[in-house]
Amino acid sequence: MELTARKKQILKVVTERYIDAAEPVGSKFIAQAMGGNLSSATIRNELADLTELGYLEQPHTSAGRIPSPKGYRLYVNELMERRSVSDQEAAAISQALGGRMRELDSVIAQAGQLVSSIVSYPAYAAAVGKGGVTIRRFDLLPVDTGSFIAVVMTADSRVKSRLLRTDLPVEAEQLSALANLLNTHFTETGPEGMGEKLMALTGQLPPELFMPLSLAVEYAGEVMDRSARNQVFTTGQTQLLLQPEFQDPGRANELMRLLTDQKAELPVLDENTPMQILIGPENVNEALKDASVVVASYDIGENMRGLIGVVGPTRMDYAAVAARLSYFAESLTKMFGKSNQLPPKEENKS
Amino acid sequence: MELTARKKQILKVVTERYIDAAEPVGSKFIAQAMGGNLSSATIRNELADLTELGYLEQPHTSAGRIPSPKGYRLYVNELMERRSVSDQEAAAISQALGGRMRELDSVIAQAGQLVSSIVSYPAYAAAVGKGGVTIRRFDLLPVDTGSFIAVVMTADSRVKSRLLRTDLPVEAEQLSALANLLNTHFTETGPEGMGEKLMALTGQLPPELFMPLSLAVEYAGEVMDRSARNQVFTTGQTQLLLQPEFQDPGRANELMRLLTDQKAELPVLDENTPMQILIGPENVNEALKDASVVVASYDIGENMRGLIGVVGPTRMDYAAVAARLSYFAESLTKMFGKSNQLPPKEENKS
DNA sequence: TTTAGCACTCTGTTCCCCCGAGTGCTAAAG
DNA sequence: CTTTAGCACTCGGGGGAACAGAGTGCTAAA
Repeated sequence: MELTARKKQILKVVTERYIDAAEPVGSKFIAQAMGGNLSSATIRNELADLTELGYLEQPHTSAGRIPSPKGYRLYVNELMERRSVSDQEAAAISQALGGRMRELDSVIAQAGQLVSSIVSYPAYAAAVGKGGVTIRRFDLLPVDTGSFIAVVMTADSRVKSRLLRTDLPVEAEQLSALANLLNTHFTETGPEGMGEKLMALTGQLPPELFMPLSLAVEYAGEVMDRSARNQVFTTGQTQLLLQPEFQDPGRANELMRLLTDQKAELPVLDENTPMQILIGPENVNEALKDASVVVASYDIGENMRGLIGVVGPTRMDYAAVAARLSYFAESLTKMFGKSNQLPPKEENKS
Repeated sequence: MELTARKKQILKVVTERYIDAAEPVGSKFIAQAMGGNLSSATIRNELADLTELGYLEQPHTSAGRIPSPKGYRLYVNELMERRSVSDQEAAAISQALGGRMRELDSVIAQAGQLVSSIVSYPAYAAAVGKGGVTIRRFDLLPVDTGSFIAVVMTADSRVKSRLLRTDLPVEAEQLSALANLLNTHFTETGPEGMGEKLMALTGQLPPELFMPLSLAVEYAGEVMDRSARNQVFTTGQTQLLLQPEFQDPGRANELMRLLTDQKAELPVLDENTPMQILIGPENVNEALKDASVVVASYDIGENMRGLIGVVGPTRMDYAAVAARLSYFAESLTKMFGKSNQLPPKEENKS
């Protein structure tokens, strides 16, 4: 059986109507929507074919049709009109991005919030490094005799710091010596390398120096670890509860759990793919089996990518979401490309 | 009409049974629970009185009784047996707190998570300063000619840092001079004071120094601002959806919104109150009018308090939650009291 | 003051019926 | 071969009616 142009046209009507009204679509409506040149009986024949081909489903014998995941897939791949964002939307997005956003983590989190508010579905955002992160530079600042501040800068130019406490007093000069040591031996290497180096130094240093050193190294490890398993921010979870398909608390709960407790399980985009749409069972994660995800990526500097995704019912408005999301991702890429360019890698100065 | 001991006893039975079973309690059950010495008819008379007095409510004419907010209040104030945590629970809490928790913000967030998992309700956590926060110390670390790292330490010993970029190149010596300037003129003052100082310096400094200075000051202002309007962490929101009273998506949604988007609206504890229970309409916030909140505070160093609260249905198990929460708060106070003591205030060294 | 007895009220459930929407099929028309 | 009109059929949802069960309130007696 062939998938004629007319069948596709019908599939398109069904899908869009269903996205809009959230209830099964009948032959009569379709006939009308297609110009009234065909009778509903003809449509019914076509519908039967489309159902047999697996593009449509029937909730029960005598209801209208709704798209199956396969149907949505075809819709998304071929039928959907690639919409572009309206001028107002574009303006709104640009304006929102125009605000001062400096800190990388907060840029990411805010991007998620923005997207969620724009598309009215929950959104998630993360940054993924293209490789493991290393520390580019250490600084140790004396506070008082029992404590000092460790400042580490990662290869991707995030800066993190923490107040560390030692049992034994340490002099300011000793700290700067330690910082030197750290910068010469503990940069540009992963956590394992650091561990080895630290081992090698055990016993070679007096204990009042070894302790702050190991504290600093431990902290560095934590920082690397935290940015390696990419932190995911989610927002707008409540939007889900407003969707008719998630009125059933059981179903809603599962997804809510994913969005709050198991953020790390949310789908990540393959490298080099600008945007991906995952429909229902195409999702690996069990909780997403009857939801859909649209996820896009943007570039942050040279070797990092930002990830931004939207979670909604399979019935979500793919055209609108995809358009907004990709516009958004492009804007972010542009933004990182110029004004907020990350500084080039450079030699360490102690 | 008097509130006899027997009436109170009945109120207690009703409340506890309702907390447990989530359905109206009938006279027969009560008669039995009270030893079987009284007939259900007698109980019914008492119930009628209690209802008239406003301690009980009837969902409909021929259902059992449930406690009114007033009834809960009496229960909490007088009837509830102050439970203490079991040894296992105490051990579990201690163990969880024993883990490495260093960074103040993450201690707070983790405390929230822990409480939520212990009581099976959503929880929130925050730290409130007893006054405005000031900056205790600045450090400026050179990165390359176009950028430097600003590290600020607040009076309450939180350390924050950020990479800042300048248009004009700045030398390392200039940076340390600037740091000196900052440490002498911009510490121990609020954002307004800083603004004035900065104004006063406008024009007195060459532009290549003024820009980094104002960037650092701006950043400091941001840090102060962020810790002033106390950040609230919430966790366990999904637990709500499991409660029978929040099966109605409308009601659930309102609360979810509060817990995710309007965290700042969550009730704060009066100073010097160790713990407070807010029942239903006692809450100011509209969304909490038929929910209850138990909130406790603990000490963090000299002039900060931590806040930790639990949100649940009015039917929540006050005895259990209160016991665990207060044990938890005490443990935290102890923890901050000894091992993790904040360093004393001290002179700035540049 | 307590209790037994009883009529009453209200909810939730089940069953039934019917309506309407929509289908699938057949047979005729184009 | 395609389209269409016609028609019987299916199924879910809505609207009672009937009913069981839980629980009450009241009365009158112990």
